[in-house]
Amino acid sequence: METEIAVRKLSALAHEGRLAVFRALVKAGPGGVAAGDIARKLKTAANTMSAQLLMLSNAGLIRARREGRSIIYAVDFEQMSSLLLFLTQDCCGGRAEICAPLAAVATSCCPPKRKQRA
Amino acid sequence: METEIAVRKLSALAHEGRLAVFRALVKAGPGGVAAGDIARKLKTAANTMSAQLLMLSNAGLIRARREGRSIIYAVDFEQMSSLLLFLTQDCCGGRAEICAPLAAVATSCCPPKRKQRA
DNA sequence: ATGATATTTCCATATTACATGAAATATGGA
DNA sequence: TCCATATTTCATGTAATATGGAAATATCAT
Repeated sequence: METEIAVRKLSALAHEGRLAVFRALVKAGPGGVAAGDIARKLKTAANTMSAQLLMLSNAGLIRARREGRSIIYAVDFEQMSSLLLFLTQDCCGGRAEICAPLAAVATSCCPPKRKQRA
Repeated sequence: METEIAVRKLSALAHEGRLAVFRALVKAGPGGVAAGDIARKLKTAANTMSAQLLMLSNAGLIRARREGRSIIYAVDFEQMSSLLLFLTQDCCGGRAEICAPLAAVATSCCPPKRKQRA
């Protein structure tokens, strides 16, 4: 991951409301949640929620799909994992074996395309 | 970790310069690096670097200690781990066993107080 | 087509963050 | 004490971002 992209992801998360949205989506898992449902759950105005979802989406942290009149948002777990990897990369002066496993575990979380574990 | 504190950490990281500083310190490990050395390495003015280190420090991501005329900064790996844990908490709708191990691995990285692994 | 639901876009304003030059503080050596 | 090194603090102009009301767009049902 490039630094600029990581900064965009971190900026998207560096906001009380958006962080709450992201965490709610992390909890929800790959199935995702409709924009309106998140807005109601977090007691946020629809337009505000839309802006927050847009920013998370532009950062690549979440993805949107239409389903009827609703738009369902779900975390892009691969992107999330690569961000965590980026933050922990080369941890402790090259002794990657100490910290790198973090990345592997992250990657194994809710894989969107490859084989599931449980 | 509380949301407000996580936002402060993420805000501190959501900046090209500060993210570079943080990653350099992650690479350096618990030993840390002097403020001036980081500034030279990243070709940043001393006062700018000072502001960046202050913000990372206020967020709790790094710690400072004086050593002669230099001030050495090092990542607070426990704080870093708890941030990663916060982001991945309750991942995938309660099926924590899928994602929670991430936290355990993160915690095992460069423990500042408990027993070292390698 | 009309109305209801779901979400987004537009816009104005208020707030906050950023970079930089210059000065201040702290430490150690002669 | 005087000077050099190391880092921080201060002040300021500029730029980025947040918020919320109102309007626009898209979908579905009647």
